[in-house]
Amino acid sequence: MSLDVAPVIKSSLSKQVADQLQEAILDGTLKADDRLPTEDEMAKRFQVSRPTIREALKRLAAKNLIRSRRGPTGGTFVNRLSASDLSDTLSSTSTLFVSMNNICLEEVRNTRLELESLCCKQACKNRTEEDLIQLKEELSYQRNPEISPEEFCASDVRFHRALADSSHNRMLSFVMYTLIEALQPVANLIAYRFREREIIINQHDRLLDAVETQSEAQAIAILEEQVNYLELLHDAAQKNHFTRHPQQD
Amino acid sequence: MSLDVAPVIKSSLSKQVADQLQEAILDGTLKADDRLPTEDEMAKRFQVSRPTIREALKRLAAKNLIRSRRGPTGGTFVNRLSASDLSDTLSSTSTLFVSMNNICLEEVRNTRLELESLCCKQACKNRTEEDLIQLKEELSYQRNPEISPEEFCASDVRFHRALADSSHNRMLSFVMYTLIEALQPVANLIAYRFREREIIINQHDRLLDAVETQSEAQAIAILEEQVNYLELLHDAAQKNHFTRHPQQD
DNA sequence: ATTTACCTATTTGTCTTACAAATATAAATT
DNA sequence: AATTTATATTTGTAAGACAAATAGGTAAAT
Repeated sequence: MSLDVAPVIKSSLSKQVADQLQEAILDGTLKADDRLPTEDEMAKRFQVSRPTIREALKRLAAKNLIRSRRGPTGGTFVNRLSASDLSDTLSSTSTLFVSMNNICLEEVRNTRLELESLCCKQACKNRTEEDLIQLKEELSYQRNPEISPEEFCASDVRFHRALADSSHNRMLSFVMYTLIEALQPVANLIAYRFREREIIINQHDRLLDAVETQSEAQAIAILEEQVNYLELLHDAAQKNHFTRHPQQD
Repeated sequence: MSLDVAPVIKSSLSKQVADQLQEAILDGTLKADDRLPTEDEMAKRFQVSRPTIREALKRLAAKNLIRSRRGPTGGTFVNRLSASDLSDTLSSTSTLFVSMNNICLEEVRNTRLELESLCCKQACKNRTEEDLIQLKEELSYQRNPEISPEEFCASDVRFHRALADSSHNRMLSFVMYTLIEALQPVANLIAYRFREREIIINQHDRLLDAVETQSEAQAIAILEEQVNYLELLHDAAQKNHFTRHPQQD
């Protein structure tokens, strides 16, 4: 006889629990800042052991979906996720993508230029005073020659993020964040010397001005200039690298 | 006296372990398909208990960075992540982003139209014969009226993905995948009736033709038409929904 | 009366031990 | 020789215990 066997449970218990909880979060059953039952309680409800529940919770924690605190008023809570909260996940994903698929930088640069142009166009239309203040603040921070290369890089990221946010299209910002992160390892390769910083800052300055005066074409031209400049720097760094470390294998 | 207190260990052990392992994967110390030590072995090395190691591994598993198999030749392995694997995690991130930040569909549609236009432009330049074959195959599959709405939706996704891939800019494809997925929940809302399918298919048909004959402007016009049509369908579905379920709170 | 110190209860974090389930390898049986 | 059966290894799950953080209440001290 051919009995239809019940489709055996394939995935592990902790995964099933995690999926159920994630589903509840996604469809709104569990809202932001809601408190989940205690681990013991959930263990009873799901009919599994506490370690299993904990493994499930760690899966969600890895995605930043939940946070935990100890103590009587503690527990596990649903996170409200902003774009920048998600950017951790984003950046590691896009970094992985670039490194594991041997994406040539040309493609990344090309895509970033196109997307950032889009951001600029919309930013010229929609930027508010707050956006301009944000951009100016970051720019003045960059002008301080005391800050370390790492701090300069971080500020550079924040500047471009602020530029993306000025488009007031959050979906566009979101994908732009991905691109910014994907190029970051490259930016870090370049040890910013003082001269280079000045050039970058000057470009930012003119970019800000273009956005402020709502001159789309000018903004895009500057973006192009900056991307080309970064390409130059990167090529030079590569060449230098090869000169100082002759191929060993 | 102002003693600099040693920065107390903030994060949990399992998080620290997870971070160390992730770091090793990201910087290439652990390559794709490498096998990690057994859980017992790692517990000894990290000087923590096995459950702690397991919680750490579940964090990485949630990000699809590793896979596990039982048995003597089993163990935990580093995943080789393909573009579509990564865009899975990326798209779930972006779905989260959209649902938790009340992103209005207008923004998503606008962004998708802009990005897909970009894809089309580059596709018109770079598409190969293989790309065209792929697109035609998907199109002929959609023409079969027997397939279920779900299958039609899935085919629609594949068609647009193939279109993105035709740009031969993998970075652009990657972010485009995100956008396609972000709109999918909307597409699923729309119960494709036969008449609607015909219209969609007709649009796909003309889109394919435009890419084949490398007419950028025409391709973009059709994209615009399709996005507008989807908006229409969605609005109608919304209205219908409200009519049948009068507001309850 | 107000502050301080301590105690207690609650909840997550971690450890220990044990057993179950899957699975490849080797041995034994037909 | 082919098939079946042990067997060892490794992840998956369970149970119980204790540690650590933390809020709230209580008692003592000023």
